[in-house]
Amino acid sequence: MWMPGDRLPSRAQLAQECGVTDGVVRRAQEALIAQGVLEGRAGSGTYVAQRRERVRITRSPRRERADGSPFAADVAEAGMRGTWESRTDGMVPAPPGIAARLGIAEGDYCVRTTYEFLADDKPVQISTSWEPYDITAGSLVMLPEAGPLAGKGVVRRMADIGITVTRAVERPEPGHANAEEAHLLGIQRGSLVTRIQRTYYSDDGRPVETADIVVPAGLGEIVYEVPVSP
Amino acid sequence: MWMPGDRLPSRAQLAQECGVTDGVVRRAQEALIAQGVLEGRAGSGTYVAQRRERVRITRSPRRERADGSPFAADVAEAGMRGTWESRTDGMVPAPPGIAARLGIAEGDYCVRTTYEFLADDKPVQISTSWEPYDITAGSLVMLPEAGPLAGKGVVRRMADIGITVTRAVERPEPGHANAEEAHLLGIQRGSLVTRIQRTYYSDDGRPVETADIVVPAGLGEIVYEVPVSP
DNA sequence: TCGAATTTGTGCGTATGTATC
DNA sequence: GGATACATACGCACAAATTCG
Repeated sequence: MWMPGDRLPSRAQLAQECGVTDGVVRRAQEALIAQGVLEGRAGSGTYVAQRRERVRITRSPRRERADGSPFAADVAEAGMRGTWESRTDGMVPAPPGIAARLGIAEGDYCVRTTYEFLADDKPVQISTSWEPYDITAGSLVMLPEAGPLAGKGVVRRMADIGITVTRAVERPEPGHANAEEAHLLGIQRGSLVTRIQRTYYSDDGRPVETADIVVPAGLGEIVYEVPVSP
Repeated sequence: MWMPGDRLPSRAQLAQECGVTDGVVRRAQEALIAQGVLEGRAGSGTYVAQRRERVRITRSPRRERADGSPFAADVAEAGMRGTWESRTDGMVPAPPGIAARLGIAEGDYCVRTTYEFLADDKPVQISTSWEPYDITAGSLVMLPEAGPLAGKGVVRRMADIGITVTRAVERPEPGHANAEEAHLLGIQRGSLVTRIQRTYYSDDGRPVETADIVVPAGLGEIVYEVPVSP
């Protein structure tokens, strides 16, 4: 009957047709919006949500070893084109939580980079990455998204300055999208998201990068592949 | 002022004190309940939630290789005592989603086991495990929680019948606790949870077990350790 | 360009159901 | 069984955003 992209009749109209108040219609729509079936646009109307294919985001030893960007590989497997926009701030004092994760003192300088990852030009995930300033200071890879190794990923960049990254630790947490995240990701405020705290460690056990990653449940499917050694 | 376990004044009382209606108090309490700060008990009152330590649930090649129960190891690291209750149904027809994950036909028989995992006798996670009936039929390890290898984990049990498990694939998804999950886990309905679809594969690529695991955000901290091979 | 009409979003208040003591 | 307290559903008013003449 209604197709993706169609606009539904207004709440007042639906309420009159069904013989209920507009409050009932609103709550019914809210439930469907939370499930991702409908999409509300303030001042405009309520629409049938576009069906978007979820991008499978894979974490495995194999994927980490790959040479290019892990995200680009994920999107390519879905037959789409992966791109991203980024902004780097060179010397930002570490907030408490980040400092603890990086094993540095609060206020120590970091290189902070914010990302917005796109699949076929539509946002799929956002992230904020932090690296201790003193690790990359003065090297060609200090700015993650500039220079010859731009977009090659943390592992490859660190290797270039003689640091061997041996493991990543990821901590996924469920949550709801706040207003800013909803705006950046083009989703509804309050939608289900997974927030991942990821930290890369070098072979001597030192944290060399940590990131906060936000993946909306409706846009990404997170897959961890854990090998079982005999 | 108020300590964990204390009962707050009733909504009507708080409403009168603050000069608002009880609806306002209710919504304020709902927000705090969602954050796990308060706990509402129908017919009884609203209480300050007990502070519960989160159990770190680790997934890594090292942990999978361990001989005992992975859960027991997780809980032991937190200095607590890990136990579990289980119930096994011997011949259950596979529902569509499970059949797809196990690579069998819909309706093929499975061994289904439901678990409730406890740390110091308090629930931490629940799960439902499915194994194709024909894999373990007639062997000593057909019932996961009976016999000599009870509680030793899927990898060890499969090894006993000559099946080498080489990898686990986990897919964590954010969600809200339904009424049944909330009851089993002793949490509030609608609380944030992570639902994990886990599947174990043998060396020939065949799925040998799949499980739906529910971890409340307030009770468990899920950690994936991904090695980065050079 | 601006303002009025329309539509969704947010907050509040009330009534009823249900569990507990 | 009655009183009390939380849970759920409903209705209403206003604010914010959008649209369009």
